[in-house]
Amino acid sequence: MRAALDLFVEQGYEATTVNQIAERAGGLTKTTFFRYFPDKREVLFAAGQQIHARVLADAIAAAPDPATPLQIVATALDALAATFTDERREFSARLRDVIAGNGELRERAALKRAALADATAEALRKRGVTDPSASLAAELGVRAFYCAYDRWAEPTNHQSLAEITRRELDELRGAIATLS
Amino acid sequence: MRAALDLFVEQGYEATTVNQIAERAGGLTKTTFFRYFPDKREVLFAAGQQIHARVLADAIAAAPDPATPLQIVATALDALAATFTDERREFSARLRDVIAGNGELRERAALKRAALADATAEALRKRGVTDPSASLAAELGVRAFYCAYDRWAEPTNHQSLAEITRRELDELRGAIATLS
DNA sequence: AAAGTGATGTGACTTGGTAACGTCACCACC
DNA sequence: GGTGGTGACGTTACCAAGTCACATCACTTT
Repeated sequence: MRAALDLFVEQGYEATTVNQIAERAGGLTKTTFFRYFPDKREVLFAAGQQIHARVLADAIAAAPDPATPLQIVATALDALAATFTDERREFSARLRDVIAGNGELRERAALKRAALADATAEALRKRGVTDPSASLAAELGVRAFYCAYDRWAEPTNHQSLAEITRRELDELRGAIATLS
Repeated sequence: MRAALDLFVEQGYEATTVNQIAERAGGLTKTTFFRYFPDKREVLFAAGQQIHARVLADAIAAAPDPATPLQIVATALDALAATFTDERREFSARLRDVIAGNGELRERAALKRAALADATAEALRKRGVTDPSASLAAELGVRAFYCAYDRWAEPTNHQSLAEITRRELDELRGAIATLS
């Protein structure tokens, strides 16, 4: 994944061939690449996304018992944000820029985001939150996290991802009241 | 698009080649197909999605003036749902099944859904709704519409899409109160 | 020593997708 | 009634993503 990201930054995503990625990742070949990643886009997502879903699901399962859906989601987001240490900031920024610069990658990102929201909603349902509320709370949480992630990756920003996420979720909570 | 959908139903999406689609659509060739659609997936989406965004945006711009964001979204969804006449039901069901049966197509659908929500939020912003609320109201509306669309496509269902959408949006509105 | 196992390479193949160039019909205008 | 433009389409060739069958090589197990 590091080899791929480096090449994408240097030459762009489309201009980089799978053979080049495999070659830079220790003199390997296309075939080996596809043994580890189902397609070219996935090399940028495989590292994180299933793990993120597990972190959220575990935290939701372990959240204290008498809590509103948004409180559960807030503690889960805390756990997820804590896995993004400050050393990963610059890496995350490059990843975000590469994804933003290519349609195929944005498409994959949209799918991953939806999958993360689905997994979160499922974890909430397992805790007894009924379905319109579960999906909604999950969607709000994932939205807050992605907004926070974008701002965290900005080099001018020097707060922790957990802080930004909490603030973002609070802002969404406030916006809910203005809707109807 | 009709030729493509028929073939996808008959043989599956992956087993159908672009040349076959072009051939069935009046003895054409691959080249001509790609003059009309940027890629193979898009043949199932190009017909609707930009039009839906325009319908929503126009309806939002024309909504009565003193209204809450969710009221504006509700009238826009009415306008959108009205474009789905009952004759399109069976067609929509087949389309939905084909999309649900293939990963690439689900991915594209996720992108289209996000794009529709973005366009809706943008239209709300043009009406002066500020940003966390605009994105949120748009997301809620699009979610309600997609849920309604799925239920409307079921052959056992005999209500209009507009009715189902209104009910779905009301349900979401109610779920909001249970979140925090 | 034989047999199995896992990671990798090789070569051939299909198909999505792009580009350059050619053809044909139609339409307008002198 | 030529002349030239325009738009839709085909042909050919090409590249890269992705798949598959088969081979290799190291390392381990028995």
